[in-house]
Formats: sequence, C-alpha cells, structure tokens
Amino acid sequence: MHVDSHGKRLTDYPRPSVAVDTAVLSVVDGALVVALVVDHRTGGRRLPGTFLHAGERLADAVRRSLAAKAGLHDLEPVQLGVLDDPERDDRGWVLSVAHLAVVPASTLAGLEPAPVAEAHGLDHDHDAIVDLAVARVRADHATRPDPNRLLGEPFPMTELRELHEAVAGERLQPDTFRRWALPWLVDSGEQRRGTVGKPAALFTHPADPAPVAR
Amino acid sequence: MHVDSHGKRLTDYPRPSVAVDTAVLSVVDGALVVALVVDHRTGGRRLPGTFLHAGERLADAVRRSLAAKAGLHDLEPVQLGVLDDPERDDRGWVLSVAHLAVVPASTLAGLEPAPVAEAHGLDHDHDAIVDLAVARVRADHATRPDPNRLLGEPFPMTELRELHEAVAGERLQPDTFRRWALPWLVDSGEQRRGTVGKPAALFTHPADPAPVAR
DNA sequence: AGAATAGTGTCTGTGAGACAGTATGGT
DNA sequence: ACCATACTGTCTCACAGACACTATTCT
Repeated sequence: MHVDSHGKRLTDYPRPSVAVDTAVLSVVDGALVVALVVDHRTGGRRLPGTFLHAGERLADAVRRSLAAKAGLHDLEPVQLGVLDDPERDDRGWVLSVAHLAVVPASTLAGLEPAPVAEAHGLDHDHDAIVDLAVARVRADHATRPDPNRLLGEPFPMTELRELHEAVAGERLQPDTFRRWALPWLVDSGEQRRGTVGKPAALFTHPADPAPVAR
Repeated sequence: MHVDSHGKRLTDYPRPSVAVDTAVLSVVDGALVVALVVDHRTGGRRLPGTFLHAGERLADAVRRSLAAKAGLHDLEPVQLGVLDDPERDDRGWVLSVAHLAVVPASTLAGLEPAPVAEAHGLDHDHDAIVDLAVARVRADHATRPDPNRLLGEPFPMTELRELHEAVAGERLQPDTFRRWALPWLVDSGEQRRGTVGKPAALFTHPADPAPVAR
C-alpha cells in the first residue's frame, strides 16, 4: 500500500464528496438564458449536476449529468472553479466544481431556460456559478465572433450581432461591430434572399485552425 | 440522515482525496521563479501542497501548507483549476486544486527557487500548474502595474519596468511603459539620490480603493 | 566636461466610435 | 416611387510604438 510523506495512508484522510454543477447557457429570442432543474429533494431550482464517480474525470461527469437530465451530448464543458464553503450543502461536506457549457437554443429542450437576469435565488451557491458562467461567456464573446459556434452557417452579419447583443446584454453599433468581426469571417459568396431591404451577405466561420490572433 | 435525490446517502459514494498544490512565484534578480520542494517519498521535485482537512477551505489549506513548509504567511492564494486525471497520483485517486501565490523575493527563503523556464520535469502534473500560474501572472501584469504589490514603496519607474520585464520575459520600451503605467501611480514627490544620472522620481501605489478602471 | 540615467515632444499607425451617406433589394 | 435593410466613407479621439531630443545628476 502506498503511503504519503507523513506515513499516513490516503484512506486515513477524511475526504469530501465532489460534485460537478454546470451552467448550461444559451441564447433564446435575444436573451441569454440558463437551464435550470427542479431539485427533487427541496423543490428549489438549481443547476444540473451530479456526484463524481470513482475514477471519473470531471468533464465526463458533466457530460454524464447533462446527457441523463437533458439529452445533451458532445459538449465540451469549461471548468470555472471550485466552490468550497464547508456549509454549502446541508447534506454534508461537498465540494462542487462549477462548469460551463454553451449550447444552441435548439438543443435546450428538457431543461427549463430562464433569462440569466432572472435566475436568482437558486439552491446552494448556484447563483455564484451562474455569475461565473456569464462572465466567462461575455469574456469569450469579447475576443472573437461567436466563439461557441452557436450560429447555423452561413449566417448574416445581423444575426451575429444580435447574438453578441444578447450575450452582452446591450445594444452594439452595427457598423463598428461589423468592422470588428469581419477579419475573422469568411464570405460565403451567398446572399440572404426573400427579405426586405438590401440582401445581406452570408458568412461562415473559417475552417480550423483559426487564423492568427490579432 | 440526509439523502440525495436518488435515495443514496452521501457516504455511499466513493470519494476522492483532494489536495491543494501551489505555485509560489516570485521575481528574483530579474527572473520569474517558482518555489520547489523535494518530495520525501520519490525524491523528485514538486510544488508545495497538502491534503485538504475535513471541513477546511481550500485557501486555508494552501496557507497551512505554505506556513508549514516555507514560513509564508498572510497570502491570498488564487485558485487556478482542478487537475483530475485519475492516474495523476500513483497513491490513488487524488484531485488537486492548483493555486497561485505571488510573493516578494525577500520572503522566499525555505523553498528552492528555480526560474520558471527551467522548472520542468516536476512530479505528477505540476508542470501544468506552473504553466497555468505563469499565464495568470502575465495576464495580471498586463492589466495594471505591479498587481501583487511586490515592490517596496516608494519605487522608481525603472524598478517597476524591470519587474514587468521579468514577468513578461522580454524587454519593454521605457517610454511606452512609463506612459502606460503613470495613470495608476502616485508621485511621492521624493527622488532617488546617490545614483548616477538624473535622479528618478519615486512612486507609490494608490491607496485602496484603486482608481477606476480604464 | 562628459557620462549616465530620467523624462518629454512629437510623429506615425491602428482601431474604436460615431454620423451620415450610398447601395440594393422588396413592395 | 418608396421603404427597409445592408454596407461604406470619413471624421475624431485615444493610445501604442518608436525615435530623437532635453533635463539633471554624479564623477
């Protein structure tokens, strides 16, 4: 049996339960929303999560919980941080590793989406996880257009801007936004037809690998 | 006894050991260095760390480990992320929450500092922790002058710039750097005497709260 | 006087932000 | 013809980056 530098075996230490809780964010009808579930035990609202299984990786636990509770697959969750208040769960000593997943609106079926502005008063410290997730999504969207590839391709500039407006929670100047986004986009050569006004050019994201950073 | 939504008690789940490992970074003689300790068990080099005690907060475990192993006190560790490879520790299933602490060179006594460029081949996945820590320190130093208040006050602009050069690992233009840093600094009115050349103005950091962000 | 270091004047390029205009489709 | 939407020309402001010049001290 392995021992550590003090001669104690690993199993001599008290160990916390470790959970993963995930803020699943999406943009629906121009609003940034978060998926919530109802806790079977307390009746309160919370983020989907689960306890880490033996030998399991955190990202796999996140995928397992979202597949089981929402039918979401093929996600690449982002780790946000550890919530470690010993009193955060009245069932005992539970660490939670907060995660973020960003999904297209269409895949958000089983979970009840709520605008992030109204998603407060959640169980445990899940309000803090939502805050972390929103900050992360906003930071990502400030660095490049549609970082999570939420838009169906090809897309017009207006649709891209409306996505960013929903994430930022504020109006963006069309001309300034367009000039900011263009260097990352590929003009598909197609145009959107059947709408009033001048037809919009349709763009796609570049094929990986992405072009050099600016 | 509390049960979860599936009717299992918390103690029915297998639980991982949870450790904290901390990259203690400092700037010594113009180089960004990381503090290392020798593992009693393997003889390899690693970052200082410890196992989380029952009900203890992560930041407290970090402070406890650094106080015990290096005589460092009053630190405000920053959480970097969780390393969760089930095979990362040959003693068993151990999650590690990576942390960063930045300290003045003078307090780095007991631990053996090594330049980050040469601190590779560490035990477990501690190389990755060092990489995370360096990235975080560089990002912080890109946002404002001396974010960790490493300099003794008052300090001349040259000393501040050399700190940033050490962190960035490259030369910085004196005039551009000066104009970048000035808005955050307070001119103490004093001058550095006894050096060749024009005496340098001495600056201090502003009293908290810091001035508005730019 | 000369060396050495600190600090400034100023030019250039880039890009955000904003306003007003032009372009091109549908009705 | 008119409207609605897409797109562009252009001005201003701020700031990074860079070079050259000035300022002030010690030796």
